Amino acid sequence: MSPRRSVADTLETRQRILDHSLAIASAEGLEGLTIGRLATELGMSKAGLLGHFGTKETLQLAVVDQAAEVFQREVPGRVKQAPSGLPHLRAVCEAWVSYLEREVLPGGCFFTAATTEFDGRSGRVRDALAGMNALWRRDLRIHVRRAISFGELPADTDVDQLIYEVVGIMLALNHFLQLEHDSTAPARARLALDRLFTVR
Amino acid sequence: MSPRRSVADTLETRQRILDHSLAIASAEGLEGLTIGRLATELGMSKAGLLGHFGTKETLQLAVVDQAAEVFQREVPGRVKQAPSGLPHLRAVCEAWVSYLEREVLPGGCFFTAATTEFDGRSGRVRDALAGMNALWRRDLRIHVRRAISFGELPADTDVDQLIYEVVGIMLALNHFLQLEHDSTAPARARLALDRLFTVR
DNA sequence: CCTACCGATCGGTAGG
DNA sequence: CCTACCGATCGGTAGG
Repeated sequence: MSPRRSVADTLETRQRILDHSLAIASAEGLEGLTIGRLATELGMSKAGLLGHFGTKETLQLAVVDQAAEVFQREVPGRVKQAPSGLPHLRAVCEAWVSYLEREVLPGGCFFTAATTEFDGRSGRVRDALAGMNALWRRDLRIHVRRAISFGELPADTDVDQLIYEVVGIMLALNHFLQLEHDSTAPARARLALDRLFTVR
Repeated sequence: MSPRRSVADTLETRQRILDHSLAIASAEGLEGLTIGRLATELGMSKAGLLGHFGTKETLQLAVVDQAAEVFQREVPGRVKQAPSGLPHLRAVCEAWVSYLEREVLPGGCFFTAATTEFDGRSGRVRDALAGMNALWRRDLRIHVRRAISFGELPADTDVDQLIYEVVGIMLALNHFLQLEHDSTAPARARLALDRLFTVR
């Protein structure tokens, strides 16, 4: 009956909704996430569920944030101890490959799926997704620039070109894992990254 | 009143439906393609429209075929005259980049969008999409093998690795064009392909 | 190809 | 958090 318990319960319910939403959205898309289905699978009413978010769009935005938190924890969060420069860049990419290889989320990378789903639309969800993508590219760019300034990558390295190619390798990894269930894909991703970081 | 005219009209109507379906599906996904919306935009009834296909799944399968025809015409169909081996491989990839650059379909590559949308599901649509992807990779593989046998690529070239990287470059091109409207992306794709086909 | 209709489900609200 | 409900839309069918 204490207010503290109620608040904790509310937050816990909200988290339960978000966790399940993220699982559904990763596998079937952010639009395939319907209030009715979500409520049934969580054993609650649509009204009770919507009370936490107001509208479906607000729920979708919260799911985007939740996905970002998971990615942050599983990829950059795992390599904080890696030495600055090229080792850190390599470690981040390896954590990214491992994240996709371990299939942390059903249906692979939530952001790949959601970005492809929303890139032709407009609105707050699309903008939030574009923002997250920009944020991680910015992170990558920082590591690349440090590697250059440490002399670990050539001084004339085209930073954005390198990032373009890293993104391609990750998109291909997701593609071959999800569509082809190709278990050799992680090794191909690692080989391609290695070529990118050493041959240059 | 002649039966010939009726058959021609029927086929023309069917083609009109498919063309518009492909445009919608490219921009908003194969599931976002709804019978009601399609009928309204084409100025016909849902029943009249469904009469051509029977079910939505059959329509979706026909749209996949239509997309394959467009791709076939716009990419491999444009480079039939290119000399066998590495020149042909390069020409196919250039036609592919150009196809995405010219935005032949609204919303970019239909197959990238549809594949990402359906890769977590099961059924005939998913299977058809996987089949098309496999078919084009097979085509690419043939050109790579020829280039190797002609001595235009190193004898120890890892064919599937090369194709993995080409797919990544194309997926990244679609990503940067659609999400970021990044007009430098085609040049990045060409540079990456060039490195792939010469440095090795 | 049409009108007229079906049950199911959508996102969301009123009121408690 | 619930029940009970709203109008709109979904894929699809009957009958012509």
